[in-house]
Amino acid sequence: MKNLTAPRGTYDILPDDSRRWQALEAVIDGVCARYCYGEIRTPQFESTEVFIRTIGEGTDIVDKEMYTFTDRGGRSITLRPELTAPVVRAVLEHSMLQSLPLKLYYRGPFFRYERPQRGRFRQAHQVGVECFGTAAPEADAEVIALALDVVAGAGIRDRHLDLNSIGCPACRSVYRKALVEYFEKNIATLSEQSRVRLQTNPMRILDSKDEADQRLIATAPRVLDFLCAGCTAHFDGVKSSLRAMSIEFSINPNIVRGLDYYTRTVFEITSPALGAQSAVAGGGRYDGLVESMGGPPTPGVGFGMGMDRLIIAAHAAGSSAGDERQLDVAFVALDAAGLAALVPLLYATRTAGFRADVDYTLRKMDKQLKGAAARGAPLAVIVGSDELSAGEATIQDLVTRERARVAIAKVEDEIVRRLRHRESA
RNA sequence: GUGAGUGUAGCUCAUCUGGUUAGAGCGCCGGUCUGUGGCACCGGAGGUAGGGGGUUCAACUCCCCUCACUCACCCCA
Repeated sequence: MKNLTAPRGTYDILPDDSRRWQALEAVIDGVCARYCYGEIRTPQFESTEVFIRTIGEGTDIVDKEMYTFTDRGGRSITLRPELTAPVVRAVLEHSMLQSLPLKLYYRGPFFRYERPQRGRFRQAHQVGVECFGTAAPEADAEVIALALDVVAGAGIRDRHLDLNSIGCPACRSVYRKALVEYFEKNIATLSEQSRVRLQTNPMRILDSKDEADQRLIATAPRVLDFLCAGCTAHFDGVKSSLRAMSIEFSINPNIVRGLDYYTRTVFEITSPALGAQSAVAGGGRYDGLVESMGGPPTPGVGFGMGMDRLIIAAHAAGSSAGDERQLDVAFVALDAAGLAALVPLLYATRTAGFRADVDYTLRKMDKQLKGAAARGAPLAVIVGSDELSAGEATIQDLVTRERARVAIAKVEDEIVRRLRHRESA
């Protein structure tokens, strides 16, 4: 029998790494709490319909990247390939649009059948926020500020914010027509791939990496020149809000979101630490989404951020998040009787809120002390036959190496006293 | 999905153009030190060389298939 391995594009997060994840999760929860976004958790699979209706047929996600299967009841089920659509589904299902604005955040895994590479997995993790019920440009800016706070909190300093507006359906259709006209006139120099895009989704030609395409794009019509008065005012509002918070950004008329439901503001946060998959977060406004899912016309802004990419970029930046000491007190037993005597002390220390452990293998004391020091424990409590016969334990300060004998009954108090003293120091 | 590269111990890597029992450092375990740590020295465990097939007297080394990872494209978080 072959060895079993994690499926392609998935990976295990082992304790050393999960500490980093826990630290990141704490940052996310903290930032979202400060911006007053409430957490929503939705199932990891949904009716396939949820994604087809919102993400749109003709997008890569729907056409070839979804994990879809028929369950035993004959229903078509899909492992969620992104989280915005499920959140909207839940919002409508529970009539959450009664009091607006509605500010939600989520984090968790999503699934796409893609060819894996650095920063791209078949099961990945995303954190995102959605703010429903306001078209105010200040809300767009709030969402962007929140995203940047999470990125900063993760320990990533080297990042860029690219901003654009792709207008509303009205002005975008005028623009799209001009763009198609322009590319058709130059179709001879267009790359093969972009000719296909011209048919399916012409705006995506704008982020083509082909050199010839790039030259063509440089002189192509720009969305920003086609925005209607309302969209222009909104975009100005977003920019001035960002400036009011001293948030630096660059206008990039070529960023286009992949999903159908975006309107007006679109943005991207990138980190050079990620190679080709440089986008850490992407988002924007989607004023037509809720309606497209059968809800009342409701504006919304939000973003999705790749937690896996955040972890990679933070690691590359040398962030030490999650590397804190893992042990407060190491209990050291030298024989079976000592081990038995330590049980109540171990339990009491843990109950008092400290991290405490004992080495059940009863290795030689020097090995146990070495292990304790390696785990960062400042204190050790040692019980062997000497101590036991005297009804005492040895408490050793692993930093100063100072030792003291204490009556077993007083060990707990002594430990707590010393650790509290360290904490306040 | 397309193109290219890589795959030897838990980790990082050696093994020259195919040639005896595949090595090192780190880590792990033990000992020097029947009970005091981050050092030093000594010893040990751990490999069907990703997996399968083929060529050959002989394969870690060459060929094919397969799996996985990496890089780029595509796409996106």
